[in-house]
Amino acid sequence: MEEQQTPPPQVAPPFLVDSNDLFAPPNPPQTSQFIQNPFPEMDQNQRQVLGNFVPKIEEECKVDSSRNKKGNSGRRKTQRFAFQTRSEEDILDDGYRWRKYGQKSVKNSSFPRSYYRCTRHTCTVKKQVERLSKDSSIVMTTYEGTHNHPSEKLMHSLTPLLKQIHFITSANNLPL
DNA sequence: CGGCTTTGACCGGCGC
DNA sequence: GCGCCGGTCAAAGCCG
Repeated sequence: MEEQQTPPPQVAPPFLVDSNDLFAPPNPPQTSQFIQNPFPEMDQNQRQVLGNFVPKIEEECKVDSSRNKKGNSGRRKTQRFAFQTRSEEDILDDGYRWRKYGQKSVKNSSFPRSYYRCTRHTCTVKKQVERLSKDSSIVMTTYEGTHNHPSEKLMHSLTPLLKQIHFITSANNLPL
């Protein structure tokens, strides 16, 4: 049972967002406005997949005491933001690999909520996926925490480019 | 066989 | 204190 504190930010993950920058003040709470797309790179690549992007904040930072089984010093603040997408698929391909660790039916919702964790052992990011009962075509995704590693998919797609850059730079350094 | 999902049990917070 | 509820665990099963 590894007890990990929130790691300090090392590599800026592509999806790192500050909820305070993203969303308008919650006034009224349920209709706070979305300011910025948390997935800018999705605009080009995945807009067709996602359909209409319907982002909406649910809450900002939250004191997380969920995994505080013993003692009372395990409280930590986590970044948390939610957005909605109009999609047939429950699981959005955001470039990271997720492992499902639970599913619960929640009150006032006719669809179950799924719980996912990032598969990287060093990464503690979690997300919840839930389909809205009032509009089943909309999927609410809630991210908690920030990735401390780049997206595998992004790195995979960048590998040829990086190789090419490496080749060019090494060629430029060749003595004449 | 490793990685992932499923699913019931379990746990802690919170309101009454 | 008790019960409800949301979040997590972990064993079993599935699948490529």
